[in-house]
Amino acid sequence: MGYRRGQIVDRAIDVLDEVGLDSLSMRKLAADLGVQPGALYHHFENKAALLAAVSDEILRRGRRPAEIVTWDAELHLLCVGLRDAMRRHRDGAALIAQVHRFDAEVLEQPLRSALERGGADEHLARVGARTLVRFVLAHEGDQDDDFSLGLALLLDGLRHRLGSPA
Amino acid sequence: MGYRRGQIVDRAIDVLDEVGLDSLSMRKLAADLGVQPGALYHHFENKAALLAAVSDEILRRGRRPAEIVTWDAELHLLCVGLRDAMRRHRDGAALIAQVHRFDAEVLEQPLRSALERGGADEHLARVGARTLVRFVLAHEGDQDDDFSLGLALLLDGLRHRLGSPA
DNA sequence: ACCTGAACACCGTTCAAGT
DNA sequence: ACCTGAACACCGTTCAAGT
Repeated sequence: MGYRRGQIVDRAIDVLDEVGLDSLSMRKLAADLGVQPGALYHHFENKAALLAAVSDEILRRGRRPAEIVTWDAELHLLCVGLRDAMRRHRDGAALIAQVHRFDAEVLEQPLRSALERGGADEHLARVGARTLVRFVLAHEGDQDDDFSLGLALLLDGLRHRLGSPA
Repeated sequence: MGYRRGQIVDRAIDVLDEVGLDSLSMRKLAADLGVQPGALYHHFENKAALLAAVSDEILRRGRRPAEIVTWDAELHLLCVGLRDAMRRHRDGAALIAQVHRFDAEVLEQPLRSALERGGADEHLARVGARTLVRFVLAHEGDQDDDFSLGLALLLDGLRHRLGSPA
């Protein structure tokens, strides 16, 4: 069980881009693959698992090498990187938000590290990371300058707490 | 057309609390009302319109009289009020977020007024209001102290921009 | 390991027709 | 004004059986 998984995920991403998240059904995907709906359940336990794999792949494709910068510049890079990754596909933000609705650990962890490097205690690092991730997920549709200002607002708040120069 | 609308919305809220947003279907609601599914379409154009009416009613029930306070205290009150309203019902935040996904004007307007009273220009008021609303919607499940810290972060950022005492 | 065929238990929505 | 009855075009999921 497994070598077709990758192909199915790739195709699911294509279908997503064509029809959007609401119309990405197991049946439509199966038809697109030239296969019966039930066949997909040989590779994924259910639709949620399939969507989780799609989300992973979208994030993996968007991953870029770490750079050596200050903690707040790193936060900025991580947020912009996440925004870019999800904007590469139709309904990308909605999909990623849905998949990570009850556990965004994977998304938050890199941000938390950067915050701790900046001197944040455990609580501030956790809340700061979560707030930033949700900010990015929620502002998919915004103009770039709206996004920038909102992000700057949050980073100002964090710098203020961490006693950095404004 | 109309006098039953209110009763249908009230019942929909009860069903929401019982079964959650994912299981709140037109068919289940109709069954609960002792009516055929098609009958609901005499009162609402579609499911989205029904959910919008449910969201409105939840927000209406949560509305509290305005108090005379500083602009940042008002922002705090508005955010906490929104949080409380949506937490009174199962999946309240998910419902309100879904309904206002492409137009959160109603939710943002009071916050924008408060920000403008605090001296924000049009851009900052718009982005600040939007960021705060989405923050509240995204943090339904959080502990109160996580919510408080995240909100404080944002308010710090806004005070910083508006030159208030930290 | 992978897929078919066929079913089960659901959806949202429409619409002629009834009261 | 409000509702029924019945249909249409979909869903996700399961599972014996085939290769």
